[in-house]
Amino acid sequence: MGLQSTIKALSDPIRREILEMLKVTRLSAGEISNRFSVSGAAISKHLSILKDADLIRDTREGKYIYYELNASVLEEVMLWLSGLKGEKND
Amino acid sequence: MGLQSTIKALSDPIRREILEMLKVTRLSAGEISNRFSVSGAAISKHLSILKDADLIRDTREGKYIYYELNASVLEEVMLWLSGLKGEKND
DNA sequence: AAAATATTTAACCAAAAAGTTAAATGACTA
DNA sequence: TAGTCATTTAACTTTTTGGTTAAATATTTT
Repeated sequence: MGLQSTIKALSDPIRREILEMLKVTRLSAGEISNRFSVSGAAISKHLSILKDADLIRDTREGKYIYYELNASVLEEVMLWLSGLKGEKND
Repeated sequence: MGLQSTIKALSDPIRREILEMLKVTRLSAGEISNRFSVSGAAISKHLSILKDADLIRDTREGKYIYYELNASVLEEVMLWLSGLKGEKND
């Protein structure tokens, strides 16, 4: 975890799009997968990268696994960026 | 350019460290290179990635090429992150 | 219990990224 | 102008990343 894994996770456009989808509502792996032209296995790997970075959380509900956004870890990124911009973070 | 190349550029720890160095003061390629254990050629490539992303600017001064931070492009990243966090960006 | 559905994991492949050394370029210096 | 210093570019290698298909796992349905 930490800044490195967060930024790394954010550096792929598919993963960013997944996060944007999850900003609106929680979705199952299949629902997420449907919206992309890559295989379900590929999406599953993206999800596990996002999960390792703690950017998303999952909960199994029967046959489905639902994913939801955890935006809290973005705070660290924002702080780092602000620091670089020379802003006062009070 | 754009969000993708900015975040990609930020996703490498050496490049982030270079940006932090340049936050303090402008430095020549050699001065930057000195502080890392990789070759000068490798650092030169990192610099060109940062430059392509417009995160840094360079000016030749005689024998040296000086690099300086251009933090303005970070704004776009901040906005994207804020959006994801569901903040009102006024 | 067997079949079907949702999702992940394994094994593998191709393309991209990051490193190396050596050669090229640009500008100063003796 | 020949030599040296600073830096980049070229050619190449290794590692990482993102994709694929097939097999495994978990759960529900029939």
